[in-house]
Amino acid sequence: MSDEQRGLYYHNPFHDDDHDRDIKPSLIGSSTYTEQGFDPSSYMSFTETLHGSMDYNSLAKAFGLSPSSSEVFTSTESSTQKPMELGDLGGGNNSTETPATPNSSLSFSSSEAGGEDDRGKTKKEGQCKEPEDGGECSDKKANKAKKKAEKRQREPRFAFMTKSEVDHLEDGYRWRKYGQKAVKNSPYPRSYYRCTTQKCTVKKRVERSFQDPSTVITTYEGQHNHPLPTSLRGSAATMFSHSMLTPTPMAAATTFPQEFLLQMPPGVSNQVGAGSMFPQNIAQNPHQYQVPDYGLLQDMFPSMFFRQEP
DNA sequence: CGTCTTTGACCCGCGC
DNA sequence: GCGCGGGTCAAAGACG
Repeated sequence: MSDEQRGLYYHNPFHDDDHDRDIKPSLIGSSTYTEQGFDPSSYMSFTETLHGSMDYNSLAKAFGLSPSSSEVFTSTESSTQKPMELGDLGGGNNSTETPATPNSSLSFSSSEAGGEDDRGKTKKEGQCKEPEDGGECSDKKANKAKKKAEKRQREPRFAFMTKSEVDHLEDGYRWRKYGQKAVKNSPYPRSYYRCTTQKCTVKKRVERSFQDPSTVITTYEGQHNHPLPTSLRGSAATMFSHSMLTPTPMAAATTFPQEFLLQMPPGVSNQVGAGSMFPQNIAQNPHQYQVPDYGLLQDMFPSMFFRQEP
């Protein structure tokens, strides 16, 4: 890891020094976008990208969703669909496990129009710890039906796998851990983080693949509605921007794709939520992507992309 | 003192 | 209806 990169990590207010070692946040095998070739000039600056109008194609391109990168993937899931189990991403399922190639470090896998936010909200209201005034949470029931109707409105979700010894990877934002749960069939717990910025409802879950303990599975949910924290901009954002402009695809991929992901603009999210764009393209035209390791994708995509209900 | 993590309890959805 | 698992809350403690 370069000094520059290390410097970035050291900006993380949460990390202790131990956590700064051995992060390898590179995209797994990502390289070029064979259809058009890698085009650094097509990359927006990091910040622009994060808040801007980049479409999904650009996103895919920027991430080197390339034929040669079968380990880099994304997916859509319908809003009514059951959330994808992270285990499917490589934790508990051989057929979908991302092969951790020696150089591979990261892949991303899922987006979902989801509503666990609503659920949390619902929960808070539903908890009604003190039914004082005999109100017995009077609005509780009334809200229930309403919530039920809203329930399926989920935040877009994006998961990816990172080869790292660090569970909580620095991505430029400030996160507060609000929970940790043991994961069934896994010795590693899952941690829940929320963006600490006010009014930002972005959450992320971090867990380690028990099949490949060196792989961290991070799931982002929602979109940041604010810029990068100032104190971190000069590091994460700038660096990412730099690397994204590098003519070397792999160099571009060696920084923080997750940062990139978690900032997917609303348009992208909508598209993803609608089950359009990239995944469909692949579904309809797999060969267009000239995936050499298509067998792997076949293993992955069906579970990652196409588990949508009609 | 403010911020963050830890952790047990709780709620909810889902499958049986 | 019950139990299980996932997700969240919130009090308590740690830390700088």
